[in-house]
Amino acid sequence: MATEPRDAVAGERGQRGRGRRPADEVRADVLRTVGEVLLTEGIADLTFERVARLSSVSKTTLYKWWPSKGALAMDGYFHAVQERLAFPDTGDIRADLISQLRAFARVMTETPGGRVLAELIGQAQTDPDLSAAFRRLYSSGRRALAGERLRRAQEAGQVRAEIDVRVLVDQLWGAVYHRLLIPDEPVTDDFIIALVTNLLDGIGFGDV
Amino acid sequence: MATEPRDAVAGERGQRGRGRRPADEVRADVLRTVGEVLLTEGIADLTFERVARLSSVSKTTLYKWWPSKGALAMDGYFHAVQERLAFPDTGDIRADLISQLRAFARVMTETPGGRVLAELIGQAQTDPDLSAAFRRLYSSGRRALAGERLRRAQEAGQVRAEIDVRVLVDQLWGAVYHRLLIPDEPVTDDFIIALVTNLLDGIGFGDV
Amino acid sequence: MATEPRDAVAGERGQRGRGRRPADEVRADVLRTVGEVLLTEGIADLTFERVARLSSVSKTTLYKWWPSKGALAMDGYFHAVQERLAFPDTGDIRADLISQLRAFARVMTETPGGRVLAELIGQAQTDPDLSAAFRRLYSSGRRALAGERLRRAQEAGQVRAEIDVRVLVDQLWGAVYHRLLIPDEPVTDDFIIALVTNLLDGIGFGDV
Amino acid sequence: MATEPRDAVAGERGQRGRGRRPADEVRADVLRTVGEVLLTEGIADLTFERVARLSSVSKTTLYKWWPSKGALAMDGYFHAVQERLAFPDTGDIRADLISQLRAFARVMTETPGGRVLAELIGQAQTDPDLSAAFRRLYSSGRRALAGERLRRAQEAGQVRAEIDVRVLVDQLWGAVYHRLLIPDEPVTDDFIIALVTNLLDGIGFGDV
DNA sequence: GAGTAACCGAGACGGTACGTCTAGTCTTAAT
DNA sequence: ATTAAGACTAGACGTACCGTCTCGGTTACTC
Repeated sequence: MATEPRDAVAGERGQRGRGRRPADEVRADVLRTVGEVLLTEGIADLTFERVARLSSVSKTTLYKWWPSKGALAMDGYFHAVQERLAFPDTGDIRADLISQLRAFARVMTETPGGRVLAELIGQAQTDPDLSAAFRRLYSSGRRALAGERLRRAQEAGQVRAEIDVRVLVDQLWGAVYHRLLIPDEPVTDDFIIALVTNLLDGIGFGDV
Repeated sequence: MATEPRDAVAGERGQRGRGRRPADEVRADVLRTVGEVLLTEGIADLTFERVARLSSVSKTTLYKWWPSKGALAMDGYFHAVQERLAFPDTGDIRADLISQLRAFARVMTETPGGRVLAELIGQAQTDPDLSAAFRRLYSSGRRALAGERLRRAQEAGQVRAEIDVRVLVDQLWGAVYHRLLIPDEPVTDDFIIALVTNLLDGIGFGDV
Repeated sequence: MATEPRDAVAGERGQRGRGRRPADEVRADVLRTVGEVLLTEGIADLTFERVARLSSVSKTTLYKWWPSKGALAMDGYFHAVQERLAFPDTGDIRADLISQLRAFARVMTETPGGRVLAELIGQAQTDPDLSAAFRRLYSSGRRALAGERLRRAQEAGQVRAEIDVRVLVDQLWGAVYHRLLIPDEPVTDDFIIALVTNLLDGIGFGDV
Repeated sequence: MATEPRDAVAGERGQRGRGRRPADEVRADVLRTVGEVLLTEGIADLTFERVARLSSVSKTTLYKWWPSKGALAMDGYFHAVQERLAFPDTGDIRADLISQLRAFARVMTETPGGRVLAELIGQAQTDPDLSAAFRRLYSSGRRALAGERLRRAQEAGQVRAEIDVRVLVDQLWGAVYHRLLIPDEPVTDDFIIALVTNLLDGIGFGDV
């Protein structure tokens, strides 16, 4: 039985007419295009106009679903990367931190996604909507994951009880972000190891 | 015979005609305007067009002296704030670090200049020229200052010799930047103190 | 049990749901809206989108019944004005012409309907459908009415037999339209009287 | 000596760069394009967007010089047609009127310019700026010319002294416009002749 | 009276044009 | 001669409307 005769006739991406298309199809086209533009050219070249042209979706539709360029970028980015930086728990907090920070650093410095993430953070400085979306969809979740692992280390007696583990997140991952966003110094493996060692062992003499 | 009625009427800040103006005068007008726009509206509203209009300087001149929006913003920003975050050296590295970080945090969170600095870092993510200028004119200098103070602490026996002090900059100031640029958590005084304490004393038990 | 809260609350002009509505009701709603828009804002602000919104009728339905904006405007206009410019026949062709032209001029210059009629003629210059509809529903009928009255005058010996009365329509009402559509000169009462006098008596000396 | 090396290299209408072009050159390009669009497609298809595309002139420039579509159309039309409908004066007013009306009718019905003029009048019904421009640049001048010829006829004793010659313009040319704008009846040569005859000789019996 | 087909509302969709803004280049007029 | 003024192209912005089409519901017929 001839189901969907029109699409069969239309050929690949042929004239679908002007009427309504299923929302899911449109959404998929858009996110694919956004992801491609972000990874190959960066957020500066991401415009509603270009996305509309490349994805054959009208500007009206884009503006209806994504209120700002930031929203579009966020959605397209996370649709494209789906990165799953697992948080290991072998029981050894020192090893686990180094392992996770290494993986994070590698993603940020060796994949196009890393640059895009930096650009998203950059745009968020002048786009409150993007800033909120970034925290909601990404950073707060990752911060929570790290916090949980550190709290388990606290319970296991590897980190002192009075320590506020939230601060550690800033002194480990935050330090990496610092070198990524203001690249005066490179992100090396020695740097990663030093981050963990400095914090766990302290940099003073213990009796200062 | 009234041959030049316009100039007669123009008077103060009137039509200066099209001829050459002293470079210093032009430069001062521009930087003042840039500073005002940055502090009152942010970097997103800073455009060559607006600066030309507000400062009565032609776009030609702007493009001649400042190759990009980032360059213009950097120049205008440092002309406006002239911030001099002195680096104290009382001999007590713990007290000095807390004192300096507190001052830094206060400037960043309580003055309009703080927001502009964050926006500059943001724009630098998609503007290599701005990124380079920022490091050259600001961050590398400040990083060096911090490094020197820490190295003196090392020589004074307050920080262990094998520590790479450059990493400490990222774990202290970098951690603050992290909370400023990705504001999941606030920059409080407890946070500042914890940063220093965690690093100097370590978060483990010393024998782990 | 409140099974149909919506309809109960909805009351007058409330959400009627999506089902079928009687065609007459829909048609009446549309024509009322079109008339209002035409008389208060003019044909330039008459759009399918607006009519659909204001009359709570879907665009689908509008396009089904009225193929073009012109058709919609024509229908709505004649539904709104229902003007009946009677054509008097007192036996005195001079008086009857002046009387009818006066009434026509008054309607055209002193009522909002006059402006709308001019705008309809204007739009018809670039809309063949509207042009045809206008002639079919309005102008040809009025032209015929005027022609009949003039023919009766001819039979009564008040207008010479060899005269083509259709031309007179253009020299009387057409002259008024001329001043309405290209308003270099105003439509005054003297103008109306002169129109009739010039034609009936001639402007020459009879022996030229 | 190689003058204009760039244009020579650029080839025909090649990349001129983005900078300023001489205003006259731009203006000529625009008016030529507008004239072509008007004469081949009509005023409905005349858009700023299309003119910008076809003439390689930016929309910014178009909007700067021509505040509305009507202004653009008027300017382009009169630049294209340059029609010079001379007003003959042989001393015989009857012959001169027929001659001029014939020429006018021929232009209006047999050239594309005629349709464009009708469309301009049509658009003017909803565009006050266009309406004013049309009267200023076209209709008032032509009305004045006709009025002068008729006044000379009056002085020559061919038209009675008490006649307001301005009304005659509406009863002659206005009648033609009527048949053009509301085409219930065609504009034939018999029609033209009847217009003049009816007015000069009157349609009554002289003693009515 | 239940089932069904016709129909309507709501509104998403691809296009096109709108009028404005900025970037960056280039010409011209004034000093 | 040099520079300021600003006209120019290119193209993105966000909005409105067009005419088409999908979908979910309701009404009014049919059996």
